[in-house]
Amino acid sequence: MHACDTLEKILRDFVAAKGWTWPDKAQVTPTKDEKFGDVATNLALVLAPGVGMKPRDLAAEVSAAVQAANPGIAKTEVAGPGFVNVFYAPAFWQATVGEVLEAGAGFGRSAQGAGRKVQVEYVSANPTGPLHIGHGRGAAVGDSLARVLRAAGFEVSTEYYINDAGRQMRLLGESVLFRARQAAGQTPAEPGDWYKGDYVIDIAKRLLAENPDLLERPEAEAVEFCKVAAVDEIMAGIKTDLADFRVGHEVWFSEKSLVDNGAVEQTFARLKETGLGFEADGALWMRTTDFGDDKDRVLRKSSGELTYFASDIAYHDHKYNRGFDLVVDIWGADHHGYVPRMKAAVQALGRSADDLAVILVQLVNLLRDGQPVAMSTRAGQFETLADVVAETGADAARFMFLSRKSDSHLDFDLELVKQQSMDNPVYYVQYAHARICSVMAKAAERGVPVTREGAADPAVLAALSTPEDLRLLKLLAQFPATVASAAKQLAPHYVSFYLMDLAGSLHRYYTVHQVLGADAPDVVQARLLLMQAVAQVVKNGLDLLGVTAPERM
RNA sequence: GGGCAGUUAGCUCAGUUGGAUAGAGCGUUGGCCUCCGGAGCCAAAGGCCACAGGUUCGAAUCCUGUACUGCCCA
Repeated sequence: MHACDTLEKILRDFVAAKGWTWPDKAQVTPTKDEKFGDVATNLALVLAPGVGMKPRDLAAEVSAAVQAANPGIAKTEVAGPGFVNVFYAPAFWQATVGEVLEAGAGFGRSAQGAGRKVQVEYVSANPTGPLHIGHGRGAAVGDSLARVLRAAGFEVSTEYYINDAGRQMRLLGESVLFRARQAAGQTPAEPGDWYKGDYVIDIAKRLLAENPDLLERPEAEAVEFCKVAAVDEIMAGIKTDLADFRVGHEVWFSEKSLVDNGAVEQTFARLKETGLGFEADGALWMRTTDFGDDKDRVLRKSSGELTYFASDIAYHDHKYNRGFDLVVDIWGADHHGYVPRMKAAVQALGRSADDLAVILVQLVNLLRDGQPVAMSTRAGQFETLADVVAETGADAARFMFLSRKSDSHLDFDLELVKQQSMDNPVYYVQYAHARICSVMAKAAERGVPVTREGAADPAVLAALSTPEDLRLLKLLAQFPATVASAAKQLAPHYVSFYLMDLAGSLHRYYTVHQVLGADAPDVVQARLLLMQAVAQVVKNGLDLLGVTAPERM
């Protein structure tokens, strides 16, 4: 938060003036408890041993220096083993209102990313069937993370990798052809391993109707035709479903294009040059063990078939060649075993392992009234993302997905997500926004002007002095730091928790204080400014989650 | 059999990379509508942070074991 930055600068100046170096373990953090002030630092605790002083003595010196350095600081104290607690004066917090209203939709943005180029790849579901609820979670996390990273000053590109080459695609083609034959009244043998969902029947029937000669074509040609047509249709459906879920991708990248244009072979050649690719047992391998993987991996089988890993390496090579400083992949947690070898591959490509961040999204446990709903694409029994969004609404579903750390299991109970209660916090947050809008509307009705006049005037804002005022002001001031740490930790759920907190403080404020009914006109004016600032930050936060901020509910 | 994640209040989950007395919501119990939207607010009860050691000024957090749970790999 602003308050932390302010204090840290003072402390760094102090340390530098003493000719000491700033300890890595030194922290400047918001306090958990108000009685410890607004911001606290452990500087004296971690610095004392190095400079030969007792922690509390050093803390006293730090405390005095801080007090002297900034007039916005009301009080400092030494506490516990050597913490320094800092209390800011109300005017420091009140100024936040002006900052929020000045920045508007830009409040919360920072330059933390310094324009580093980041790619976020998410969903990337095989085009073998409609998206299910688990894909929805990855979609929400990826889309929101991209928004958060942009707000934190990264240059972000979003991408969907279409696995349109390989065995799964052939199976899809065979599945469609099988259904087409059934539809024509034949009794074909079931393919060994195939897609049984009803959507395959729909595609098959349509193809058959449009291409009456389909079943007379040679097997291989018919399968290929079915495959291509099915992929096109399924991808179109996936795009529609994502759009309805307010999830966007800037780039749709085809695996097949990598194979077709020789990129995979080029990457193989590079690996052979560096000695990391080698032939053995008629197959092409990569020595991933050089980078900590537990065994070497096959790129091309002796049959000539490429492994998933092969095209994934070429794909990541391609990503880095496009100039990304950081690549973020969002995967289902069932692919976690893939992380070490992908990290190894990235290093083999000459990059640091840290240039790839993999976010594992745990699978979603879909429930209805506490009862599990089975999900399996192959078995054809599952709840699609489209069905879930249609039932719960995109706002509620997104917020639910973003209210959990991505790598923890998530129970998604359709009845709870539909329900408008505290089990479903999205309404609680949205209601805070709607409530403020309602007050604004009421003000207009009563002829009270709602303006931003005085937002930068300390004398006007001085009326915001109750504990509830300060609570809201401090939370508003904390928003930019929340966004920044969400970006740093690649954890959009920080924003959700922040919003719950902010909404709670607003509701409490609303219950305790009257805005329009305040005693004096200057208090009304100050509170209207505060309310506008809160509404702005709620909206900014919801935008980062891809959730709407309604004016009426 | 190896590997990865997880284990925090009755339930669902946070805990900002080691900080002070471990936090929310739901549920339970008891309160608050002459008032800008009660889809709200307040209060209470509820904990051996799975277990046992270790590291240090200080551990839910780090290290080592153990026990369950889920997933991946042979």
